Amino acid sequence: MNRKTPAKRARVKQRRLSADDRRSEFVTKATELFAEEGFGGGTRALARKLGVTQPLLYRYFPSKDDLIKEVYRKVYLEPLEIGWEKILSDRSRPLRMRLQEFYEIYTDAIFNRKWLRIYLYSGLKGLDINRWYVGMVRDKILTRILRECRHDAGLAAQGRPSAAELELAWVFHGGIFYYGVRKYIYEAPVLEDKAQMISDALDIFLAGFEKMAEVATDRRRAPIKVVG
Amino acid sequence: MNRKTPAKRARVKQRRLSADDRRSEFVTKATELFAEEGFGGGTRALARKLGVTQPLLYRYFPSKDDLIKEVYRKVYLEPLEIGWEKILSDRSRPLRMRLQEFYEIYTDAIFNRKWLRIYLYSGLKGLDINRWYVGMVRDKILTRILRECRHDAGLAAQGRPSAAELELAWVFHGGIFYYGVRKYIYEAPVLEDKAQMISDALDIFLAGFEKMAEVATDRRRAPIKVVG
DNA sequence: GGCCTAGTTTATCGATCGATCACCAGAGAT
DNA sequence: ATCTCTGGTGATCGATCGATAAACTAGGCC
Repeated sequence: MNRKTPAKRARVKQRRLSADDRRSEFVTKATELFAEEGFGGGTRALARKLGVTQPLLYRYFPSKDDLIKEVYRKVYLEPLEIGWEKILSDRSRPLRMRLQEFYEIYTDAIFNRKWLRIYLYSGLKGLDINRWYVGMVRDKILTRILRECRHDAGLAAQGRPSAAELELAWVFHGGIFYYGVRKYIYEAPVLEDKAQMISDALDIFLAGFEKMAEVATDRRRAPIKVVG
Repeated sequence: MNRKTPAKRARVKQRRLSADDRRSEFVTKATELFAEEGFGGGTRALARKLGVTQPLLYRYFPSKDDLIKEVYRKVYLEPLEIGWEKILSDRSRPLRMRLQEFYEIYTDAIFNRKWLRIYLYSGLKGLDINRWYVGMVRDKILTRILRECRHDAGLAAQGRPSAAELELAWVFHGGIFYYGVRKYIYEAPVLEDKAQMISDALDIFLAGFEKMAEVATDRRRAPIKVVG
């Protein structure tokens, strides 16, 4: 048994790709695999998705961990190409409209099964890249939103938002983010009209912020704390 | 080499526990292990945490999956013993106070590393118990909150909340939930005063809801949609 | 004391994991 | 047609996984 050459199981015909193509194909399919299975997904399952054998992976990546890092880079950096700051800071348009547009675009980029699952898996691993992303959201998005809100409400500008204000923005942002989690991770029924969800959430947030701004103004720059 | 009996590595002295104690010890330590490592955590690592050998696990659980199910049951059901409905529905107290108290108690129960991590891991696995929990939050918490808010705002009661209203409550709830994720999963700096965070989030939510209620009342029971 | 039961360990199996090696084969250059 | 470079395969290693069977032992009972 087990003769030398003949009767090798019907090989589908070896198709060759350029090194670059093969490499990026590995990353793409690895993203899909790890999104579903977590980073415990096997290298053999990955190779099967490409229609190649498992050792081929190690022609392109020194180890599985290096492949994973590449997946991180692609997933985290890919949706960041858009000019967010410009949308949020363009004061020639009403704040309400800017926020609506920003969150529609932002959620278009990250609300999909692949992105959200990779993001949560990497968050659970507690990696630096996740901390970096959270810091990016805080500095590039929430801080900017708060600055625009304060300007819109006639409040004085401030270097950095207070911790309480920032927390407020986080709760708002997290609420929208959680919509994606419910839809694509939990696969729970959600309000299908995403733009409507964003619009409603903005109504709540802006109405609440304005009210707090009034109180703060009345009190001549008292802290925004509103005790219940 | 490898003689028969002698020189067996210093056994710490076999300590025997009752079946019940050992079993619950397995579940407790498994919860800790799986919270950190995910459900891919090994049975040998688990045994090491108990100071026993790995096959002992199979005296108490037919398979690792059965142990995992037990962990689910414990984690999901344990924090549900409290009388939530009563707190939310006791109309002799101001709504604001009820909501504040409820969310303080609720987050006391689930805002810890163990619970949140197990919850997210199980959510990523897409298990039925996760769907059940999400449905429970919707029916037992959010629906009730909305009912009380409508009553408080002088709006007519309705059998079930509209999809848009429910979404609103979800965004609010998810925002608070995400505070726990940021703190205990991402380990990001957050506003340390949790009660303050809840209070601020409630200010925003209630102010927004009231404003929408006014609009809805003005329009004589028009849909709550408020277009921006 | 001796015994018996039940909690625990030792040894081990088969599957699967990431990783390495030698070798094969397709396509452009000569 | 042959050479050569390189994308790709087959075989396999050691570690680790969940799980099983048999042997051992602690501790209550007579």
